[in-house]
Amino acid sequence: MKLATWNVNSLNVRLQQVLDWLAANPVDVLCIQELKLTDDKFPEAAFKEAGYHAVWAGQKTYNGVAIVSRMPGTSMVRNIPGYEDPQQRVLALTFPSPEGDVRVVCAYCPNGQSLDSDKYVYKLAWYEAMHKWLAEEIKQYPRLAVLGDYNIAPADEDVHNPEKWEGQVLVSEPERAALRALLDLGLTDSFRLFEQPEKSFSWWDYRQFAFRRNAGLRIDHVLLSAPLVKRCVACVIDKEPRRNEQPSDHAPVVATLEFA
DNA sequence: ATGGTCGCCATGCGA
Repeated sequence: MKLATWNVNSLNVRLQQVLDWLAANPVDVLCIQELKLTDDKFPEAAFKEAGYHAVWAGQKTYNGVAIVSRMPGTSMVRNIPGYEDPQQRVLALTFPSPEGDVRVVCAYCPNGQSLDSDKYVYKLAWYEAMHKWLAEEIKQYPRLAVLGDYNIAPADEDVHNPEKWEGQVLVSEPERAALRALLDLGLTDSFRLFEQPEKSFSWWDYRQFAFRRNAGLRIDHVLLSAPLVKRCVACVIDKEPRRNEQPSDHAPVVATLEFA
């Protein structure tokens, strides 16, 4: 079972790239962030034609998430239950596996903008709500996978230039603590289960030839609960789509699970 | 020190 996450930065612009990527990388589940389109504009037919089911939570201009999958999922949840938020950032679905249900959460975590911004306050409050909800989810679903754009680089090794970035948004200690709190629920950053190339990143700014210089951050993650960690045999960042014409600023991250 | 690129949509704003 292959699970992937990709912030596409507008599905309108990136639809063909997503379809091409799925054709070359036939994953079972793809979590998409930053649709930047309303529900009525979601290209369901294109995914259906490619052999994928889809659920989505869209919004005008900003945010928006979708889960695209080979098999239809069940028990869909849209938004963090009990957390009032007009911003569409969360979708959850359950998929069958040989060992029982796998719960997949697709998350587009807030960016935060800067440490002195209201959006930073919102980011930390959002993470707290996420923490509270995931504490319940993992109880209900022992096989839990939380994929998405976390907008947090967990450690300095996930930052191309830690000295320059120190204390900035996306790497600040309160943000890292918020991410660690999710891990403390019993989730693992699957990327670090395996030996990885040095300077592995999942996002590169569009400016200043950041991708060419590999001036990036690793902010897109696949978190797995313990029963799924046992079945995880790989987690890779696919930099290939970042080389496309008109690329997303993020690369997909793919985790491979092998059930007994 | 400042702004640099995208995508939204038509202007600045968010990332």
